[in-house]
Amino acid sequence: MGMTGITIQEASRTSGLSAHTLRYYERIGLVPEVGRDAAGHRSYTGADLAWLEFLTKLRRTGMPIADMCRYAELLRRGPETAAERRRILQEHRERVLERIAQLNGDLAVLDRKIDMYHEMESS
Amino acid sequence: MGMTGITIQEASRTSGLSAHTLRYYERIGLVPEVGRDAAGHRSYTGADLAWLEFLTKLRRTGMPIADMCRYAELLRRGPETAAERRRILQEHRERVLERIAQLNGDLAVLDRKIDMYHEMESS
DNA sequence: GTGCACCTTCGAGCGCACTCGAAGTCAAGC
DNA sequence: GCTTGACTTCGAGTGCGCTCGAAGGTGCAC
Repeated sequence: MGMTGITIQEASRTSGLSAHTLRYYERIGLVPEVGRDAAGHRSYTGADLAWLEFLTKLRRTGMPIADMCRYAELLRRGPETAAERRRILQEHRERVLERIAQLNGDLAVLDRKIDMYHEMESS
Repeated sequence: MGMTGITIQEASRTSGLSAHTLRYYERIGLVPEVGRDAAGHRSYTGADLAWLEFLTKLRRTGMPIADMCRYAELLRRGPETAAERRRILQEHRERVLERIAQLNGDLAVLDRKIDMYHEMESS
């Protein structure tokens, strides 16, 4: 089983994060130390990529880096932190729901404003 | 008709923006020059507050300050800029829709992850 | 008339999340 | 054996959107 892994450039393309950002995430402890090849270059595994994908979803939904670091650290500490990890995700979920509701509300205002412009133009 | 207006502190409470932010918005041209009372203090009218409310909706939906400034400037230029203003809002609307769709997608992943934790805990 | 609260301008500072660049290492190709 | 190019570490720089603080003015209460 050659778990060879891919280079940082390929991981960048796959994850949508820049190579700079991938190294940054690693040094702040957001991503566990990535394996290295013979030359000392980073070698990203499928598990690394899956974790990065999950992280980008958390980021996109507005979770601060600090909170993601906390989650990552709990994960490293092992299964006894599962309950707290779940709590973090649930609280975040609530914030995302609120965010979506707010966006829908603001979207409605935007739509009304746009309609107003259409009426103005047709009169 | 006493269009007396309210102080910056009251406008801050009403709009949810800090007094510092209100002055900042004014100096970058996001808010047209607010009227002054006898003492030279800002006096916010209903129109000012309505504009601030609209601005906060644009901000909350992720419109960059620079774009809002552009919109504000078009508004100052008069009715012949209405079509372009509508275009700006429509393009923004599209981005908001995408954003909502993405959030819903990410929320689904979050939900699955949370379910996973529940299953872990109940086994 | 003096304390006080609240306002004013102005420019500097901050927090977040990257983003970049310098300087060096290493392996492959010619 | 030398160039090329992608990688490495490290610390400093950037952009955005505020946020703050210093220094001073104004008007009212006592």
